[in-house]
Amino acid sequence: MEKTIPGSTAPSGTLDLRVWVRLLDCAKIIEKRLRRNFEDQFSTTLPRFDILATLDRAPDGLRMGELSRALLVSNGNVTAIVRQLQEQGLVSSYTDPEDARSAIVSLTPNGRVQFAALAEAHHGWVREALADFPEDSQRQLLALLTQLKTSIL
Amino acid sequence: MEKTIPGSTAPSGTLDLRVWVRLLDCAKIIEKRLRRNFEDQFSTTLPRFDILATLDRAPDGLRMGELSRALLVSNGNVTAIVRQLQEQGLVSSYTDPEDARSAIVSLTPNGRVQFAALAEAHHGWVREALADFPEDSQRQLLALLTQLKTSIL
DNA sequence: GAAAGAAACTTTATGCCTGCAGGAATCGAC
DNA sequence: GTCGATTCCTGCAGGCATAAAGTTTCTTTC
Repeated sequence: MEKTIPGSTAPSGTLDLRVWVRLLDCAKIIEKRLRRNFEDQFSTTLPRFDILATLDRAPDGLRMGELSRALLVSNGNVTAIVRQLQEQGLVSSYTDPEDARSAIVSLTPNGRVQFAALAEAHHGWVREALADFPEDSQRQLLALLTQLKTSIL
Repeated sequence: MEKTIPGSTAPSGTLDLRVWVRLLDCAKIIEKRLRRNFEDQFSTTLPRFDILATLDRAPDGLRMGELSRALLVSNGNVTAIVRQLQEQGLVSSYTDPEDARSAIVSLTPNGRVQFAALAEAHHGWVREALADFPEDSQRQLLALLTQLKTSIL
């Protein structure tokens, strides 16, 4: 399986494997940094922020299923995190009047205020992480990642 | 603030945030697929595979600390996973003769055999995931990700 | 309108991951 | 030597993730 072409400069591995490993490495490095910042500076976590961010874009609230699909996580997972945010008074939920199976979750006014601070800090950390990565490269990378995302559907 | 809901076409957001969100999305999608394949077809997990893969590249074995640094995970985490692999007879460990604080972990012959099968399947899954993403784009993406990784170090 | 089926959500079991506390071994400065 | 600091690893609590099973609530079919 590992044919290494004698004259090639290939460091190791096939192209697709190397792409995947690098992709995962970059994501992990940045994610780890963000997680630590959230913990150190706000005593919260990235998953909680993700939920707040998703709700912030939905003025009328979202059902649990919409949340879990948007965040690419399982249903049961959202249940637990939303409950914590509820206990902190950042989100509220009520039964969907049109379908009693669903609960509709939305940010509380206080949650919206708290989230604004988190979002600003978050953006700063991301900007900082990518500060040494040229804007032009960012544009190319974004285009390629967008292409990749649709190709892996 | 602005992340893009996976399903939506929302263009909003600053460049750096959009790069980060797409990067994370792609990584999560592929990672989730790999995890499920490992579970379904081999009853194992991606972290265990990662450790085996790292050890496979180190004929003389590695210390726990080297493993955790290579994998970007914490020390205590490696301890637990290595113990499981040990119970399955895939890896063995012995005290470093030159430094009794360290344990040196290496693949057993059986571990090497098992890993070969896992690696082949893993490569197949990655190839399949990237099948619709053109080779030329892969090359560009790899170059950009390599540049990104060094810029965020 | 009642039973069968599907859908939305929660619960449970299991596993990874981090940070931190703690024990054992090593290293360094006397 | 020996005391103190550092290094390497393990143990543990807490949080996030999944899959699978269980509840409640529609929806469909007759």
